[in-house]
Amino acid sequence: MPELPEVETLARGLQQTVAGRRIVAVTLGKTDFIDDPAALEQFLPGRAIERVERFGKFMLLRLRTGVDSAAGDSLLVHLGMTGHLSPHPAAEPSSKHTHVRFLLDNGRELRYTDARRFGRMAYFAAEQLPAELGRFGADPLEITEFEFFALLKSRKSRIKALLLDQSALRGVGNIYADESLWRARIHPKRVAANLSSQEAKKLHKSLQQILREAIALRGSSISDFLDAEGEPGEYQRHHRAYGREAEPCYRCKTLIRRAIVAGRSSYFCPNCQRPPRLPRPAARHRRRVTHKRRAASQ
DNA sequence: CGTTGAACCTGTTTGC
DNA sequence: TGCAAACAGGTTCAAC
Repeated sequence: MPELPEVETLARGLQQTVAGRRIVAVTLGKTDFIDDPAALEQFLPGRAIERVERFGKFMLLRLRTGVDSAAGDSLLVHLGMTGHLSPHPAAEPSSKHTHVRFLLDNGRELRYTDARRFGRMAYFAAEQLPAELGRFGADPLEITEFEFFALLKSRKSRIKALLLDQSALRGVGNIYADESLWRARIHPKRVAANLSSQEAKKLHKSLQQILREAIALRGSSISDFLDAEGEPGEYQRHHRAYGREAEPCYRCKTLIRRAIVAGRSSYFCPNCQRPPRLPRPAARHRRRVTHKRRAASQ
């Protein structure tokens, strides 16, 4: 569910609804996705949520200090594939897979729900936070064209793998990687370092445009993403590649194809997005029968 | 360095 | 209808 636009949408919503509220009590269910469950119970009650930010695909709940305790302690929340975080009336029955409940001082409860528990929750003291955040790459909305080109040049991985690599760029996931590549007309299997400066420039622009457009429409709701008010996003209506296997390309009518790239389903137009010349080094055991090179087929 | 596949866990959709 | 397989917005790790 959650990539940069969805997390941004949720962070903005929570900033409006829970920022300034004090956490009265913490109730935990299953905790295998929490770094240190006891720390939540120990340090959160009594603290107020100063503000809610997005960092890559993480939500960062900045905690206000009590009296003289260190400022800047934070709760890091990653939604994984199926995570949800939203306020509910405290009296409302919890839905299935609700694993964390933060009772607030206004009669509401901020609840974390996650069927698959691929998400992550962790309390970080201010001193430890920079090291944790430092593991991630540039924010795709802030990276400059020049930095982006340099990043591509430094990697010999496929462009799709690079876009998904959170240590290179933080926040891009499967949907927006495919949408950006489609808009920039770049095949997901292209080697990043082989993109021309013009292609890199186009991809940089496409990526930022798409993320901004998606944020403006409050993200993509494929099956279940809901913002802090329980509303679905609208950007799924604008998808041009993701999830459109066998449907006509919006530019050229060629049928969109699906292939596994970087271990993920990847959707692209085989006509608009030309494959790399030598898709893969030929397998060693294959007979070298290619006196004439055949056109790459994918 | 990079890639692939499996694992983590549950739910939903698809195919026979 | 029933059951199994495939698939899902993510991340991590072993093996190659």
